[in-house]
Amino acid sequence: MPELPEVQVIVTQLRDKVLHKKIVRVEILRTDQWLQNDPAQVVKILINQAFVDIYRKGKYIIFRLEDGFQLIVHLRMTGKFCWHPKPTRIDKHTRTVFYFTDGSCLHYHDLRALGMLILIPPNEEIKSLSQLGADPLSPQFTREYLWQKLQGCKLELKDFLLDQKKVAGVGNIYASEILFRSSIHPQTKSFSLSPSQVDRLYQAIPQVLREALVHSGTTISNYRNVDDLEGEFQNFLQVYGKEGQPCPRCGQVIKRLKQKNRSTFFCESCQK
DNA sequence: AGCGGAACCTGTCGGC
DNA sequence: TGCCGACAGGTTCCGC
Repeated sequence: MPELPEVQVIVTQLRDKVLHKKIVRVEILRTDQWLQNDPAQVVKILINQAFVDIYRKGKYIIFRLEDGFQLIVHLRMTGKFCWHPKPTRIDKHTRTVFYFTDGSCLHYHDLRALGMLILIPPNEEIKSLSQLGADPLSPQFTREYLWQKLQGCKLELKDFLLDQKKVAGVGNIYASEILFRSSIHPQTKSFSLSPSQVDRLYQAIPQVLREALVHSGTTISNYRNVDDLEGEFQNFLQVYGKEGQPCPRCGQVIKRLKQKNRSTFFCESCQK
């Protein structure tokens, strides 16, 4: 479900809603998404603590606790957080609820249950987080960095963009949008980009993500923010989900292809 | 080392 | 109406 802009929206709201509020109760309704063996241990660690920092790395959300423990959450396809000022009925797909001393609560909701929650001790990291590439909205993401990652990479460019070890935070929707904006064919081999293509790609990645962020992310079906509101960027998509419709730039029909079993949308005449 | 494809889950939609 | 396959914003695992 959520890619970098959506996760950023969620993190910003979570900071506003739950930062520094003491947790009084945790209700785990479905245990298998917690990677710990023992959910009772999870509850024991969380109770009587507050989140002292909440931030994002790629699509991961990290909640830092007072004692240094970290709650790492990945929403995968359908995970979402929903905040309520008062206790609210538990939905069929509500997986875990955090209750705070001010009477508010935070529901972790996940229809497909592919999301992941893990509590890790102070100063530990998980492998997938430590392997993450540069965040495109951070100063680490330079043209030189991107060029280095593209060198020697045999992946088709669409698959390069989805590889979180290369660039952290791009997902299937924004990959198509970024390639369209860059005017590059999705099946171009990463290592073979010309200098001007690298320039265009380097510009397009943060531009597309920032614009999506300004419009509160993209809601195709499931995505909602912490207040259960939809994003608006679906109204500004140029190619994603537009198979058979005219290209906004040249009018040719938008095509769809499968790469690594996932759909890519593009314009054959604009993207060479 | 790195690749493609299946697996993980649940729901929706379109075709027959 | 019912069944079946395809597909969904993501990552990880497995076998080559």
